[in-house]
Amino acid sequence: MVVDKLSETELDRLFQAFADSTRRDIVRRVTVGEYSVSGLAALYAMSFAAVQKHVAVLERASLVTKEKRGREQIVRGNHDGLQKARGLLDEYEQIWRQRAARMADILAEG
Amino acid sequence: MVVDKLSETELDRLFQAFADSTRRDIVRRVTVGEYSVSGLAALYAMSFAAVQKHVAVLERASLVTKEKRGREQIVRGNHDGLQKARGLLDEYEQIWRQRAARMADILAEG
DNA sequence: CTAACCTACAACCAAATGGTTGTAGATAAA
DNA sequence: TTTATCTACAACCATTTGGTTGTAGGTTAG
Repeated sequence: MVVDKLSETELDRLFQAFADSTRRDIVRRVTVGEYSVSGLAALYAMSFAAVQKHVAVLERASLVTKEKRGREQIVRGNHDGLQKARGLLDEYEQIWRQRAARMADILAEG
Repeated sequence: MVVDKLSETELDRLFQAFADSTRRDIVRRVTVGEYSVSGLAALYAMSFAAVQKHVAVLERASLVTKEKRGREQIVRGNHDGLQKARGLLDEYEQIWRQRAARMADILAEG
């Protein structure tokens, strides 16, 4: 299974998107249910425009998608971004496991 | 197995730390080998102080530790931070799986 | 001892971030 | 048609971020 290499700026955007608790909450919500942008905005103690910006950040990071429905814009979770982020952290975990294996080898030899 | 709940600001710091390619590179390097701060600084086209700041960001996020050895400060990878970040993304993955399961149920009923 | 090296930290700067208000265009409801 | 709602986007502001240079203190090497 080949996973396409992610550009560094793509990873920057992904983790940057996760680095805010409001955005993490939005991701959780829109994965479970359907929300318009104003539906989301009603949940937080900040302006509509602020929430709109958060959604834009998430969209650029492939963590959500928007779909126009009437006068509303429906925000939905996008598995792509999450998978990519998990992919990177899995690579790092692999490096740790290899390191652990090497240390075990050294102990076995010694 | 109980995993202690992470504070939101702790998560902010973690993902913020990952949101920079130089810092991601540092994490990889110090997981595999041993580097002093100046040893790391030699690798990048930026000043010593800039790298020092990156290391500080990683340290605050529990992604690396520093240990004084003589006049050097040895930077090592810290599995803690990585595990916590992976823990969060795993939670999000769970939410996706539950969603998929619900959708399958709905299809089965209908 | 002196010189070189490694680190820490302050001060500064430009750009990005996270928030605000205000304006304007579509769409839906009365 | 008029009015209300939803969205987009610009302009602005304060704070943070990612970089710089410079200074100072501790440790090693000659």
